[in-house]
Amino acid sequence: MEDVVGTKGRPRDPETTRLIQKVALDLAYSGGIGNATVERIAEHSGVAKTTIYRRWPNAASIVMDGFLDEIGPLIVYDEKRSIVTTLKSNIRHLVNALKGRRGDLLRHLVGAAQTNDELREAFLHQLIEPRRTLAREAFQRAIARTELRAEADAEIILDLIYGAVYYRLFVSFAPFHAKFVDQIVDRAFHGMTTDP
Amino acid sequence: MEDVVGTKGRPRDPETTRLIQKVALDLAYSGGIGNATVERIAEHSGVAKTTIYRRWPNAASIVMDGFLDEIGPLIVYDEKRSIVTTLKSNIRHLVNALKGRRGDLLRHLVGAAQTNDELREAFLHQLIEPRRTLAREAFQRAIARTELRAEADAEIILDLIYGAVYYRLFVSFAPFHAKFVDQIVDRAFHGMTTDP
Amino acid sequence: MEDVVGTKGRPRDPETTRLIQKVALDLAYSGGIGNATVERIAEHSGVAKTTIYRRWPNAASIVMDGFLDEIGPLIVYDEKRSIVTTLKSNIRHLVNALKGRRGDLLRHLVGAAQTNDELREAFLHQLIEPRRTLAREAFQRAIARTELRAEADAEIILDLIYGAVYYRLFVSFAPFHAKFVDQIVDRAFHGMTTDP
Amino acid sequence: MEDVVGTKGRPRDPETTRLIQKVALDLAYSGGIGNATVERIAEHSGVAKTTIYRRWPNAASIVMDGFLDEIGPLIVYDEKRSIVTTLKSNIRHLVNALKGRRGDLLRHLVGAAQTNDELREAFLHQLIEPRRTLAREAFQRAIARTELRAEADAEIILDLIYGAVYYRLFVSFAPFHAKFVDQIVDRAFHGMTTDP
DNA sequence: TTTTAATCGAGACGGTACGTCGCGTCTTGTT
DNA sequence: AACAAGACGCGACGTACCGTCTCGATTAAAA
Repeated sequence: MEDVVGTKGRPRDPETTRLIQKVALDLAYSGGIGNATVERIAEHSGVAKTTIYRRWPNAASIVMDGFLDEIGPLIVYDEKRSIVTTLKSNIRHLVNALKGRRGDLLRHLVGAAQTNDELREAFLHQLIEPRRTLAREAFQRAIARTELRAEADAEIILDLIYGAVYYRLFVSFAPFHAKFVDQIVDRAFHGMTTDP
Repeated sequence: MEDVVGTKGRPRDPETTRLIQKVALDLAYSGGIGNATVERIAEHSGVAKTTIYRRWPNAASIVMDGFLDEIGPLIVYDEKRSIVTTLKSNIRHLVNALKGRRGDLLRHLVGAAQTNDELREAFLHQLIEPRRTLAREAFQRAIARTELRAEADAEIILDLIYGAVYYRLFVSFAPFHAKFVDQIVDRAFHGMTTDP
Repeated sequence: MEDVVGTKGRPRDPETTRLIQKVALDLAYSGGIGNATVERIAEHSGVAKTTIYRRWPNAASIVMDGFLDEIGPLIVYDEKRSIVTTLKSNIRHLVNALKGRRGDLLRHLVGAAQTNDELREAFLHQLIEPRRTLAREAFQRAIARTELRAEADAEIILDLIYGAVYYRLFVSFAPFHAKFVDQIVDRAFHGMTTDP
Repeated sequence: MEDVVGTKGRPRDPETTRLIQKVALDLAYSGGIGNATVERIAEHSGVAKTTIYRRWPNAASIVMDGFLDEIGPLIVYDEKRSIVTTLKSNIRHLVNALKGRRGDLLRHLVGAAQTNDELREAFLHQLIEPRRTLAREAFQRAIARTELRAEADAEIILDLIYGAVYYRLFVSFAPFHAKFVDQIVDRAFHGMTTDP
């Protein structure tokens, strides 16, 4: 969604790209996604609107890009001994990353994604699917090594687990308490692991 | 969020209230929530903008009210023999109600609710919480009659079930397949029922 | 423009009439004629809009009525020994009455009268013409007693004198200096009096 | 009050400026100054409201600018043999220019100027003062060449003459008859010229 | 004493216009 | 080409007043 252009003429300044993203993210953090308008980003960064539109189709996309860049490294995927432990660790990172202002911004972004296909694609393909794919593969390995019973349905279990997390964020607007992650993961896997 | 006013002066015309709501909903269904602007609702209904603003603070609230009025009766709560059957029936109604254009509109509304507290309250208190309360009470009765094991945690199980539904709607944008409801409910309750 | 109504039914409260006028005038003095809206007069007086519209056709008319009531007694017409002295005294009263905030309000009212026939009529028939008629009659008496030459044209002389006053007020926005009244009256009458 | 802007960025289209002015003037002539609203000017000209507000602060200012552009050339200043002849010719042009719809529009504009400082300044500095300055200078030359007596006070004489004209227009709402100009000028200058 | 008729307060209502914000596109001159 | 600057058409916002209307509650003279 960026600096891919022809070879002739003056090249786009990557510093400008970064600056736009930073300013957009700052504005969104400080006043909600509605505060990050192209108009304001231009003004606060000293960059012309045309320069912005050359890189992104709308303001929310800039914020989304900035947000994904920021949140990515925070949700470490790190495979543990068992699938349950792996998922618990993984979800815990997710839940921690979404505490406070970052969760609010994600809410705003997902909100905007409901009426904007570009945002939806970005959100889905850059945040949701990659992590789900990793988890799905871990499922297969767990079944292969008979840690999980063969009939364990990754899609259902992952829908339940991720669902519970995002449900609290977007739907019931409830905070995450300390035992939440353990409880949902345990419940979703109940009776599917071969160990006692 | 509406005709709740004092006894003095000329009373608000309830017919006008209904008309505004209907027009708003029609516009939202035909072109997304962005199509339901106060300007357009006024134009299409022959009602003055001031008359609209006297009842609702913004266009999305009108659509939300209309939507909640419409969807309410569709999600029948109807208690069956067992808690599992009750929930399956209940969730099936929900899932059916949210197929097609109604699901899209709910997505838009929940999207808007992420940046608008009034919408969020309406959505939460008029749609989410009443149903959750009914389910919570059914849980207690099921435990009382020893259909459910005493350690069954209603909050966790309901987060998982409702979460999975709304996750598909808002986050993974995946359709509901035929066995989905049975699968998620069974998985969430696994090992918690006393019958075989 | 007021309390003239049928005999049956509840009579209009003359106290209310006075209150409306007072509030309107106060608003106009404190924030210009644009501050005296029917809406605001109603709010500040605790009187209903219908009650106001039953008495006057618009806000400016209320202010005009209040203003004319107030300014009338200030512009004393008081016939002196000679026509020149009479006019000088008369104009001096006018000029004094129009100093400060009263002049500003008259400017606003005459401004509004340019686009509002009702105001124009009120202004003309209640303020301008009565005084002009008195002056015209004084002219005739002055000619009759050979104080003024027979060819003295009252219309021209009065247009010049009154014109100069209102010109400073509405057109050149210049203040009235001490000798102004004497100078314009003397100049307008030059060579028309029979003495010295 | 217009195209006075820096050199940077896309320049304002002067054609658009002229178009706006023309449409505003047409609207004002056909339905009074109240007919020339920014909304209507935008609609009738196909120009966006923002484009209009970028040039003028309100509708009346546009009409004023258009009016001054139009009336300027009509009030020819053309110095004759004597000061009296010069002024008569000058005032005759003014009176002729203000006959009919143009006089009505000026009335509306001056009316609006009573509550709007920007209009007042424009009217004063672009219409009133330049002509008054020319006349004042002609006075000085007439005194220098002993055509006028040295004690002739330009300010008083001009207040009387211009005053009489505008008084008929704004205050007494009386038409200009054929001999009016000669009469007021002769009367105002009476005894001040050195020739018989 | 009961009508009957108008007044009064409150506030709804359809309108018109306001001035502003943000959008995404465009046209300048400069780098 | 990219870039800063800013014009431009557009759509919508939420507000202010307008003058009219519909309520229920007074108030006074006529029946």
